[in-house]
Amino acid sequence: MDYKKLAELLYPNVKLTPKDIFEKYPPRNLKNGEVVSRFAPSPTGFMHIGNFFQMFISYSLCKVTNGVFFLRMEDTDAKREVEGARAFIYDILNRFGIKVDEYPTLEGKDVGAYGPYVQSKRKEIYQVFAKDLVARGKAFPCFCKKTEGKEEILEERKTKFLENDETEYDPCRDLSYEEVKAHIDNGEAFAIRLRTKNTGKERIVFHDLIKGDIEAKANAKDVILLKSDGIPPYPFAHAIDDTLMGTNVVVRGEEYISSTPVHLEIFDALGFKPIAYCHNPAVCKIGENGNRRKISKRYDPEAKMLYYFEEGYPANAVLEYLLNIVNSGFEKWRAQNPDADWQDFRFGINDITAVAPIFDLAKLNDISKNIIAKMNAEEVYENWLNWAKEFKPDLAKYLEDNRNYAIKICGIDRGGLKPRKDIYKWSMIEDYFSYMLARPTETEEIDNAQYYKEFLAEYSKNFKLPAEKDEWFAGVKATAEKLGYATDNKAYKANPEVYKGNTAKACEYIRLALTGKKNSPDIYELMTILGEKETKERLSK
RNA sequence: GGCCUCUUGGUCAAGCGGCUAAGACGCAGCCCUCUCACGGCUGAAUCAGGGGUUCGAUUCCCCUAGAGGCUACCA
Repeated sequence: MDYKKLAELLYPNVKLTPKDIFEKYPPRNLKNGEVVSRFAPSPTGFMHIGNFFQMFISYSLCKVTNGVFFLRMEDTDAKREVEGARAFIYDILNRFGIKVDEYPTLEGKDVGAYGPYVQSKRKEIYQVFAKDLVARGKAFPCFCKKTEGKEEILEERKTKFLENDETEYDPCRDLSYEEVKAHIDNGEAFAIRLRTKNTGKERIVFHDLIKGDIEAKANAKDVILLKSDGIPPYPFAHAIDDTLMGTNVVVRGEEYISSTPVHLEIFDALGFKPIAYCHNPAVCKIGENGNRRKISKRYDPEAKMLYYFEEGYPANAVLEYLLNIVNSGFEKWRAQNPDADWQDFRFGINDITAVAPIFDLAKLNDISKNIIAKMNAEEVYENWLNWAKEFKPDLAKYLEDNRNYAIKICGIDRGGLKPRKDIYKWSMIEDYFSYMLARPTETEEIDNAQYYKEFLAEYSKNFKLPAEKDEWFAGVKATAEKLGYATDNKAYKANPEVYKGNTAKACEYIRLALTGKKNSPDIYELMTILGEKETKERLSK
């Protein structure tokens, strides 16, 4: 069989050779240990935390080694592309402050010397390599009817693998030149398949940066290299793009481990050097049946990256939470470097967890609380306002119209050595401090309505807001004592029936009148913010 | 069915042949205190099971079980 002649028959218009292509993609000039990695999303929907997690590991690896992090749009499956998905990818990256060194712009330009960074624009490149493979007898044209849809495949799986057939040679692998020519003359489209050199008995070992050496059955299938539309499916595109673009660490989800032997055989057929792999685990949740399952957009709102912005989590909180999953050493580092930027945290590739982590919202909240607790009132206000502008315009208007007052609210119990740590997302502030934004409309249960009224009547009479907290508290005590409340707690505990209550009870009544709630920050601080007039009106209403 | 990966408290995990098996979140209790929060202290809670190897296994090997993934002209 004259493979060269076959290759010419298939691709008469492809004149370039792999050598020509490689001249356009010179090796990167890297210093020792610099990682070149990429984020290679498909524009098929809204960004999932699994993609983001993978991207983040990749990014972090590049970052800590001062390497290159680039973005490649994997749009080889036009059928699955979703409108607006490309812009969304950039939007999320921006929101998190993730900087990409090389990327395709939305307008179709390339930033970086190793483009195009969009796979659908690389058709010619793939064909050059496909033609070369055919010319060397390592690939062949296939005229089989293509399989459509997932349902058929799932159906097929029920019976297909029962026999444990070791090989899957394609019927077209041995077509003669004349037969191929007949198909071509007939105007039939063809796919290109790899002519596997294996028989299904071979074993291979490859190294994974997270999992270590993995031994597996070598590929023995004539896999598709180019679909009949001339576009490659993932494996072939991966081999060519990552080689040309100089990727030296591929970070991808662990679902790719199983297909790595295929990729390795493609690299081998192409004559490429393999690239180091880093297969990261999927982010999981505990399902209804108590089992670990991949976090999913359908059931878990937190699977969508936009969720965190809708809820108003600081981007850093999400990033730090993820970092904490990637490597728990982060937590220790954070404790030692409370004010450092998370980007200064250094970790090795070997430190990445091999276990699929279960997403823990409580932990995220905790991290977020700590981050927000470090902010001053203005920062909290700005963040809250920015969140509101995007997700709650009415509130945003209020915040802008009442800027100084809102900043005071944001400053409640803030800035001291022991700041409050109860706000973990911007969306919760409005409800949390609802009584500061408007008079409370509901009051929690009052245990003794008569005492409550009596106390407030007395306390609000001639109410003046003292300049000092101590003075204020003394005033509360004085009123309480006058009405028969215990101001000495030990005395109260010894004989509770003698008193109407204690100072705490008196404060509870004030708090209830002021906020409608039994729990709130320091009463005096609230009064100071509300002002004497408003405070008095609430007390005597 | 086959192949691959994973398995330390509820969650994230440290551990790399000898420890009372760290720490964080969460939970419970106590202290502080005008309540909540913060902070401090205390506590409950983990090596999936079974075989080996070894003087000694959470750690090394094998088996079993469970969970997850792949088995497309999807990525």
